Amino acid sequence: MPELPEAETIVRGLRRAVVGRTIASARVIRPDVLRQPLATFRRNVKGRRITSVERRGKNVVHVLDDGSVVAVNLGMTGRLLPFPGPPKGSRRPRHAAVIVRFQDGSVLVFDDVRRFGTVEALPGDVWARRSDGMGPEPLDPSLRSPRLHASLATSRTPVRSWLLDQRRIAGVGNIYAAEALYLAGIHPQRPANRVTRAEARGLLRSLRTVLRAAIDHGGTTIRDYRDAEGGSGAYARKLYVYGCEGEPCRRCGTSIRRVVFSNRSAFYCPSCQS
DNA sequence: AGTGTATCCTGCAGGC
DNA sequence: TGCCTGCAGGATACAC
Repeated sequence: MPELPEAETIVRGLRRAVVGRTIASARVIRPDVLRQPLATFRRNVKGRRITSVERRGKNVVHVLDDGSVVAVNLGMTGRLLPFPGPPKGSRRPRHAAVIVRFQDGSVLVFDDVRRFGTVEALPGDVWARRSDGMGPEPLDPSLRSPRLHASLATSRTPVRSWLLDQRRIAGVGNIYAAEALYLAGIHPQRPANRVTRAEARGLLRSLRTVLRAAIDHGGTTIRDYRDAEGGSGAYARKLYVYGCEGEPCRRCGTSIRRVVFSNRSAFYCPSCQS
């Protein structure tokens, strides 16, 4: 999916398009993306005005005028595409799952080829509890490395798996986990509790460097990701290890390796990362 | 309790 | 051309 930088890019693009608009109706073409009954979703959104769009981890959160939210998790292939009017012909998204029509005639489409994404309309307090169950935001300055180190110390799971667990830290996915671990010199299969205090500091710094740079470039497009304007992210060219199996490490020239665990590929430099 | 695996779904690239 | 396999940015139910 869209990881944190892609979700952030989407949120920034969406704000211009949807904040201040009032929802006239919602058409649900693929009810399986809803994590709640269809009737509940429609009742919760109808007639509500969007007051802001925020990001929490990889989630895009539309805040409505009654304090409730529409939370969208983009899964692997989800997109949020605004249109000035009903999209016609070749502009029509091919895998529209939910179509929201606003009172001014503009439209927001949640499009998702694989339908791993989810959409739900929730009372504010329910969302707040959900958010409380997620780990800290890596870019939040109030997160300091001693806290990260203490949290890593509670688990023997491979540090790449640890980073992907949204309950431990929010917004990190497979690409940026690979990139940050490379910059920090930590092997993706190292048990989390064997990351030293100094390495935890480096890892947090690396995460922030990578995530900020990716946001600056509008995210990473491998194949599916598109921003709210339908554009692709330019960060793909900057990747050090993700998807780079067999290519020379930029630091030492050693061939980048791929290893599969937890059903996901991990990419690393065998000499720079231990 | 904590961890790894299988699964949801579709599309695409590469091998033969 | 076409069929087959493997792979994909995520999250979670389940078995150990």
